[in-house]
Amino acid sequence: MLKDFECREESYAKEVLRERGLRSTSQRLAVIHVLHESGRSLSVGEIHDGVRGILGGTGLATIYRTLETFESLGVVRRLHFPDGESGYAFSRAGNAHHMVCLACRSVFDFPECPVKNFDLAPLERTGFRVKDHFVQFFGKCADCGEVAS
Amino acid sequence: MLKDFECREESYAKEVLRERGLRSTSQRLAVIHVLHESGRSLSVGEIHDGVRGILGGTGLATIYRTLETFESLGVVRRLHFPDGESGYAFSRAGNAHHMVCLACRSVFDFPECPVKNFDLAPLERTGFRVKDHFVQFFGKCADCGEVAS
DNA sequence: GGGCGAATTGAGAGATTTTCTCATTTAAGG
DNA sequence: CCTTAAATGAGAAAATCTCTCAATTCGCCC
Repeated sequence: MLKDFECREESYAKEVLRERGLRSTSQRLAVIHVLHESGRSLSVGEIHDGVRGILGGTGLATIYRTLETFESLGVVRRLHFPDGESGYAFSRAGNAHHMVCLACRSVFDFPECPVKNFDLAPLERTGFRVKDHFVQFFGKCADCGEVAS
Repeated sequence: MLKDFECREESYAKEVLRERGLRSTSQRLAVIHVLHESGRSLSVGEIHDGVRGILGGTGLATIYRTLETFESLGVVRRLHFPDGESGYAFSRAGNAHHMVCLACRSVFDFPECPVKNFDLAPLERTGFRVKDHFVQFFGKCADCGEVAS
């Protein structure tokens, strides 16, 4: 059904789903397809529209459920913008952090982690135990940077 | 009206408001009071309840407007949790980053920035220009850490 | 390839969250 | 005080997210 669109990212998603005993439905693969193809951070509405463009009448609830599932699997990540909006982006395991263009919302992964070499000891002196962190860079991508400041 | 509650944080907020030509209303100061007093990240509803506890019938729209204003001033910061929830916390200028306890949502500021010494050059080789970043640590605070894992 | 059982979906109602409007109130400077 | 523009309150409206349950579909087994 979605064979024409099958790409590495979808295979990867399938793989992850299978490992967890979850089904590879056409809706789930379409979400991955839409996200990866855009290369951007997309809103729930944009993802819904994209999926409907491929499959026809897909329920909005399915989009929410799918994003939740994939986020818990680390295949999709939710990003937050300074203006309060949020969006979802495809994300390979290991690329936990992202740069997002404030103009076009393109997303670039990167494997290096700024926190890795950061000394947490002073922060933990209060008794706080750091278990996880969230890092996101904002800026302008090459295309958007040329146009205007 | 709010004189009994006046504290350093409210003076600071007043100061910032005055600098920008904005008014120090009792609602705005009450929001700061509630946020700072709790020491936690609070939802919009919690802030609304807290403010009404002090002032009486305060409109919800005012809470939203106030949070937006203060966030743009850097006095309040919006935090995002792994479960998709979000909340607002008081934040002095300069303390751009925060540790939040996943159990009680206490917030601890810290001035050191993990990104400061991070080499962005490899990331910018693509032409992307980093303009800002968002960093948030998750974990367990001293109190919550003792209770359970 | 067909059948079975459980996971997943669709549709729309319902709940929740956020925004908007405009008459009224209030802060702050003169 | 008085004036004036900024800010608020109330509630309607819009947007966003969740829920329910019958119908569908995937993955497995034969």
